[in-house]
Amino acid sequence: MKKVNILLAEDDPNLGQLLKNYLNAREFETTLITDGAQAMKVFRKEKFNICLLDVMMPELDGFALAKGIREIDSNIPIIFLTAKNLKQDVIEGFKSGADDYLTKPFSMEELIYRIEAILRRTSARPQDARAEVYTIGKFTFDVTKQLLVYQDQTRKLTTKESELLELLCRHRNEVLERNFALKSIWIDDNYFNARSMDVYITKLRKYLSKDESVEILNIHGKGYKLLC
Amino acid sequence: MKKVNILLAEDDPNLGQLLKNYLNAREFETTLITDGAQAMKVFRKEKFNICLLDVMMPELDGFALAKGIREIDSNIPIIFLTAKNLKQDVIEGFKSGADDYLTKPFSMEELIYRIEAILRRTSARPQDARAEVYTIGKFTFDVTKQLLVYQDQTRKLTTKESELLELLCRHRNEVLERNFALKSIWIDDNYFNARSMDVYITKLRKYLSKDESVEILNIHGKGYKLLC
DNA sequence: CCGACCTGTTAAAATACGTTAAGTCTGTTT
DNA sequence: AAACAGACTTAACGTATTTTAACAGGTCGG
Repeated sequence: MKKVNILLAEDDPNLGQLLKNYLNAREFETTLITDGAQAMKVFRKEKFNICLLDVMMPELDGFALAKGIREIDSNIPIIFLTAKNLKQDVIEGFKSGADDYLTKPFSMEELIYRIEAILRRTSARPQDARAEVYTIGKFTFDVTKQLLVYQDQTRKLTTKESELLELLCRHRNEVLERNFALKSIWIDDNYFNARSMDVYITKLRKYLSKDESVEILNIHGKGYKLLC
Repeated sequence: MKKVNILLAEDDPNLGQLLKNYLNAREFETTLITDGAQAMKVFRKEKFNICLLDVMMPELDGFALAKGIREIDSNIPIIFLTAKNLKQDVIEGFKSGADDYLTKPFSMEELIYRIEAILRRTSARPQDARAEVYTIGKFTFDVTKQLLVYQDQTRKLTTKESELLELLCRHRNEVLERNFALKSIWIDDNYFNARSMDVYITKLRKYLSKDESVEILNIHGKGYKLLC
C-alpha cells in the first residue's frame, strides 16, 4: 500500500526531527523542511498528500506559505502547528485557513488522530476503517471499542488504559520508552505524569495477570516491554 | 447541479481569500467583497442564497449592511463573523439580526456545518439537495427530515438532537471533540452548554439503545465516538 | 552496602461525565 | 390574555476517570 506523503515545515530542529521520526514510524513518509521559503520550493517539485506547517518560521511564515501552497493545489489539506501565546487575531487567520489546527504542546497521538481524520474526510485514502484488534496471549484487545476480552469476560477499559495498552501492543516484545509514551499520551513528560503512568501500568498488570504468559516488564531507566 | 451562491463580506484580504478558496473547493460559489458599501452594491445586482458578513468593516459595518440587505430581501440567511472580544451588548445586537453568528477563531468545518444547517432549516438551498441519510446499525437517520427510523418505529428528533447526531455520524468511529461540537452547534463552548450537551448525549444514547451494536463512547477529556 | 534515584501499590482528592427532574423560554391555542 | 405544549437549559446529585499524595520496595553506581 502506498504511503501518505507529508510535508512537514517546522523550524525547531528538535521538534521537527521528533515529529518526523514519529510519523515515519507509523504509516507515513515525511519530508522535513526547516524554513518556509525552502518548503515552498520543495512543494513545487514533489507531490504531497498533506501539509503540517509551523506558524512561526524564518523567511516565510506559515500563513504566507499556506497561501502559496493553496495557489498550486487549492484542495490539499493543511494543518497548522501554533504556539499557545499567539494573539487571538493572528490565530483567527490561521484557524480559518486550515483544515485543522493544533496548539502546542500537543500529543503525538492527537496529531496522528487528526491527520487520519482529515485523510478519511477528504478520502485521499482508502476507506477501510480497519478494526484495530490485538491478540495478547489469551486476551483480545479491541482498540476502537476499548475492550479487553479474556475467554467470556469482557472488561471495558478507560481511555488512558486503552491508549497505554495500545502503545505497548504496538511495541510488543520491544522497549516502549517512558518519555515516548508520556509524550504520546500525556503530552508532557513531567514528574506527575510519570507517576500517573506508573499507576496505569499497575492497573494493566492487574488486568493482564490472568494469563501467566503475558507480562509487562520494566526496563530500568528506559521504559516497559510487553512480553507475549 | 446548481451551486449555492454566497456573498462574503470580509475586509481582511488574507482571511477573505482563504475563506473564499475553501468554500469554492466545496459545493459553494463565493463572491468576496472587502468593504460594506461595495457589498451593498453587489447585493443589489446579483442573486445570493446566503450572506457571511464580518462585523468590523470600513465604510459600512456588518450590522448596517445587514439592515440594508434585509430591506431588499427580508428572508435571506445571514451569518455574522465576530471577534471574540466584542462587548456582550454588541454581540446581542448581532445575534438578534442574524440567523446565526460565528465567533472568531472558527475552523472551516464549523463554518461549513453552520452554513449547511441554515440552508437545511430555511431550505434556501437550490432544490436538488441530496438526501442526507445515514445508516447507524439497524437505524436510519434522515438528517434533513430529522427522523430516526428503527424497523417500523419512527421518532421525530428535535433540532439539537438531530444536529448532534449528524456531527456524530460525520465523525463516526473517530473522536468528535467536545469543543468542536459545542462551537458548531451551541456556538459558545462554555460550562452550561457543555452540561446541556451531556443531556443530549444521554437522550441519543437512550434512542439508540435498541440496537446493541451501536454505542456512543466517551473519550475522557476529549469527546465522543459513535461506534457502529 | 549506602544513598540517590527509579518504580510499585494503594488510597484520597480533583475533575469529568451521566442522569433525572425542575425551570425557562417561545410560540400556539382557546 | 391565560393556559398549554414543545424544546432547550439549569440544577442537583450520582458515578467514573484521572491525578496527586504517601509510603514501600528495588536498582545501581560509587
